[in-house]
Amino acid sequence: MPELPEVETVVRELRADGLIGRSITRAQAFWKPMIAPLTPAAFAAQLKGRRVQAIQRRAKYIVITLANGNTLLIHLRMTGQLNLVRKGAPRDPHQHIVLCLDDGRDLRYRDTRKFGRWILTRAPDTILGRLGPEPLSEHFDRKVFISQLRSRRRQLKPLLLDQTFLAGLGNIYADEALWDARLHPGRVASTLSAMEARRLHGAIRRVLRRGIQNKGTTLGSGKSNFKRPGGNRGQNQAGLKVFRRTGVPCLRCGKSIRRMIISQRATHICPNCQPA
DNA sequence: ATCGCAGCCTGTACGC
DNA sequence: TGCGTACAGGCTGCGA
Repeated sequence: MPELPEVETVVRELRADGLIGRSITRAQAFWKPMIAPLTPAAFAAQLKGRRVQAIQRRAKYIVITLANGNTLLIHLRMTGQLNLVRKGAPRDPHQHIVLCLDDGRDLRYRDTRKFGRWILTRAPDTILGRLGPEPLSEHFDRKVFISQLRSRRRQLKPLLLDQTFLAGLGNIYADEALWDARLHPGRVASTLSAMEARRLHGAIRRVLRRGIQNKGTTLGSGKSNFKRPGGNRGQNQAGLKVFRRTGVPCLRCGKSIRRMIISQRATHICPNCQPA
């Protein structure tokens, strides 16, 4: 569920809500695999008394720098959410981690499917360094991207979802970017013309920027869907052009949007705008 | 290098 | 209403 725009939205809201500078007065973890290899006792001991120095995003990780030199990497995977609530609020059964803050609030981690991970480490680059470039960074060079793209013999869809190739795209924004660039997701990257690769570079940045502007995508109304820390929904679903719009006329040409499976993932295209 | 599959979990949507 | 099945926005580890 959360991709780059959703994670960026969470990070911005946590900052805006004054999480930086707060100290953790108590930490509890109720689902062990989520914090492994730490035990809940070690997790609690390491976090207690620590002050939050910075909150950033790298790829789909929330990166929380603590004042003692430790870094907390939080990955939301499919259904993870961070909830900022008052300390006394009853604990939702899906809230598996609770950080009590020194201002009377709790930062809680809610995750129905329990796929998310919290990693406490002194060497975050061991993990973050393996990730591909940030598509919205000023260092995301168009020429470099074009040549890397055209050097690969994979289909575009799985390549764009590969976090070591490019950081932050997930199933929604990959489909949206490919529609925007008018490229079929099954195209082999090395067959792209320079012009097509250039279109994709622009499209990726465009759909991600729009996603952030709209504060993320919240599909449907289930409690597992993306929520901002304050509990609000994202608004980007209204701006989606193909994702889960099977059978709806293409906004560019009017042809019916089709759903297919590419590398085991639901994939949505306009068969007219995105020829094989 | 690349592909396909199972596994990690729970909730929801849909057909009968 | 109840039951069974398929599917879900991510990622990892394995064998081929």
